[in-house]
Amino acid sequence: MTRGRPIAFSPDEAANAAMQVFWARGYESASTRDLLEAMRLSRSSLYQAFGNKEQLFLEALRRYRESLLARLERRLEAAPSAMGFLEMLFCETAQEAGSERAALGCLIFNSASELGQQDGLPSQHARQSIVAITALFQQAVMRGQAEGDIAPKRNAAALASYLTMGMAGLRTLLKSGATTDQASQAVELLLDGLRR
Amino acid sequence: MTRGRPIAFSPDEAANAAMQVFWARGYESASTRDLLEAMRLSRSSLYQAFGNKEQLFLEALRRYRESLLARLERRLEAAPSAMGFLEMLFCETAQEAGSERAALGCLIFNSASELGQQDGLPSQHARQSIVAITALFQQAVMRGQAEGDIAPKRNAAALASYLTMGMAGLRTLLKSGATTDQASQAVELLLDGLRR
DNA sequence: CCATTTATGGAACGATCATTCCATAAATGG
DNA sequence: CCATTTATGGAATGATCGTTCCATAAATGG
Repeated sequence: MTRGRPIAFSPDEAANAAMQVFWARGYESASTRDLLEAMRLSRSSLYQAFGNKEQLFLEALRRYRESLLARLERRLEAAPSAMGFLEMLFCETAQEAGSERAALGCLIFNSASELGQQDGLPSQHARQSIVAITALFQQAVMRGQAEGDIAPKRNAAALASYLTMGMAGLRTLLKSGATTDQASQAVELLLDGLRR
Repeated sequence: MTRGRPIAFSPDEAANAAMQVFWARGYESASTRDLLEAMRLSRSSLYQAFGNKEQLFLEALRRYRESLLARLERRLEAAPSAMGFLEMLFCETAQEAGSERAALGCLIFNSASELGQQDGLPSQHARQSIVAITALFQQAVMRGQAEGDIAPKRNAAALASYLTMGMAGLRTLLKSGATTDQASQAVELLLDGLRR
């Protein structure tokens, strides 16, 4: 059925390489040269396989979001308690302070900050990804409330927004060079807000 | 003493116009065309008066920072209580949800997010501006502790980082289209963290 | 092996980027 | 009014942007 020369690269690996570039440089600042070099393919192949820069970004963001959410859902499910999951997540992130990983931040929050309330699909998808993160936090909060670790009187949606705000702020702190102490102390206070 | 033709524009107004452009579009995405149009002067005059784009940005960021800090210090000083000042600040910001003002965000947090841990002066100055904001928060926290409104046992520096994290996160929430309810609920929980 | 189909490398395009330069306009002090 | 100084408008520069196009290489099914 398939005719002609088959592609010589892995679309999967190429998309992941593109994701790394957008993650490190941002949507607009990532040039096609950067992308081609990281993806190790020619201009023709990029446009043939991924359409254009915008579509490539959407694919990269989609992969990042789905990979992140899948990992978080898996960890939440496997965690002895939802509160423990949240503690682990935020404390581990705070521990990244000073590292290259911390300087990268999170592709979703990075993109939301860069693209703001623009009209195009990249901005819309970034914002929708934040909604998805908040939904996952709300799941965790509700389970934590059922388990008795999280204040049951509080509105779960409000606590979820609070956590998204906290993670977004934590990412900004880390990007702007906060120390491990600063980040982990801030996270400790944030997590205290769940208990009472 | 001064000889020759005097400049036909107000350097002060021109710098403020440039600040608006960097605020709305970001450092890299703000083109010299955007800047010239907003500042209403010719290329020659821009380079003559401000050096280049980087120096113009540094001047814009400096103005934004000093104006913001001066306003906040004034409001803190005038406030009946430091806790009241913080409540007012965060609640007012949350109320911006959905507005054009919310979509702009804060030039300092925007720049810190865009420029991350880069080597150049723009990045360094953005990060230093966040340090200055945290210092102001710490002042407010210490006064709030003295006034009995803020948990006296807590480390003031830790609470200050917590507030900077909160404001950074709140700005991200607002940029990504959070509703007034989401933002103000998250802020309420954040402020509760100061009391206990 | 051949005709067909598809991928590939690289040149080329037009647009825009930040910056420089120069001829000219305009205001000055004397 | 003149010589001098500075600001101004706009053209020019070289680089880079995202994208398109085309000739060629490579693999296919028959």
